[in-house]
Amino acid sequence: MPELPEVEVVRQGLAPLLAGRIVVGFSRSGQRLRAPVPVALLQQLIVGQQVKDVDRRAKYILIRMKNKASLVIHLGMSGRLGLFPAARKPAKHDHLRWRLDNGLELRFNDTRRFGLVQVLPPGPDHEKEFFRQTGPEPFSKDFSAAYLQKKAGNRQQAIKNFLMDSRVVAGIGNIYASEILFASRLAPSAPAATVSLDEHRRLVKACRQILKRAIASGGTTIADYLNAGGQPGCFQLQLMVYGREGQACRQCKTPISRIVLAGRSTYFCSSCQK
DNA sequence: CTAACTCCCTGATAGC
DNA sequence: TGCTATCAGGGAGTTA
Repeated sequence: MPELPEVEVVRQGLAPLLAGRIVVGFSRSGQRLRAPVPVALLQQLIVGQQVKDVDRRAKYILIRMKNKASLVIHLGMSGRLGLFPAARKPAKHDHLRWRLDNGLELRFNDTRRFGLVQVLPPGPDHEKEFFRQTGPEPFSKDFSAAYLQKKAGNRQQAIKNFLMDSRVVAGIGNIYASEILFASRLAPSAPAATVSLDEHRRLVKACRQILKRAIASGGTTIADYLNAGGQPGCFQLQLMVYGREGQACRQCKTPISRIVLAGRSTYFCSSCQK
């Protein structure tokens, strides 16, 4: 599923196509997503409004309208957003469709329905409240080695799960957590509290480097992910450990290990990562 | 409080 | 071929 890089690539694709457009109507499949679709708010605050710009926070896409309301979309595990001619027959699992003033339709397709669509009414407090628990963006100044070490405190949780905690830092999921730890030369199971300040420095640097490279490669496509134009990403070709159990480490040839941490597959090189 | 487990859902794949 | 079990990029709620 989409982690920060994939969501950012979708945002970059949608922004120029949506900015300035007016939403003239909306239809739905009737299926619920992670939460019920807020139909009344969509009708009241999104339909009839012009799109100002498209932003991203954590793994959420924010479509900001000129009336100061925002359409918030989370892609879950299998969500896709794309623009299609309104006359084209909807595909299977197209759950929401917003018709635009240029004959196109923004469509949200989500096989597994772990996605989320919410409307934030005008006013800064709603967005603030929505992201109250969300940690800093990896590219922000607030995300630093000192911050990480303070946040880790006495936590015995594995550093990999710590990195995937959206309250610690936004946007890192299961693929990039393994990749970031490989780039940081840190074992994924190390308790967060045992990570030194210098190792936190490596983590911050690796987070930014890996996420930046993944965005530049259009994201990682394992099974479902496609960008707003329906194209897959190609960062999967550069993965060092994720999904490579038993294959030779690209640095030292040691077979890549797979363990399960908090129910998630975790990949690492037992020789390069200590 | 912390951290792991369970569940939401569909579909691909492996094994029998 | 067809059945069943397992697994998948997220995250909220529950449990110990």
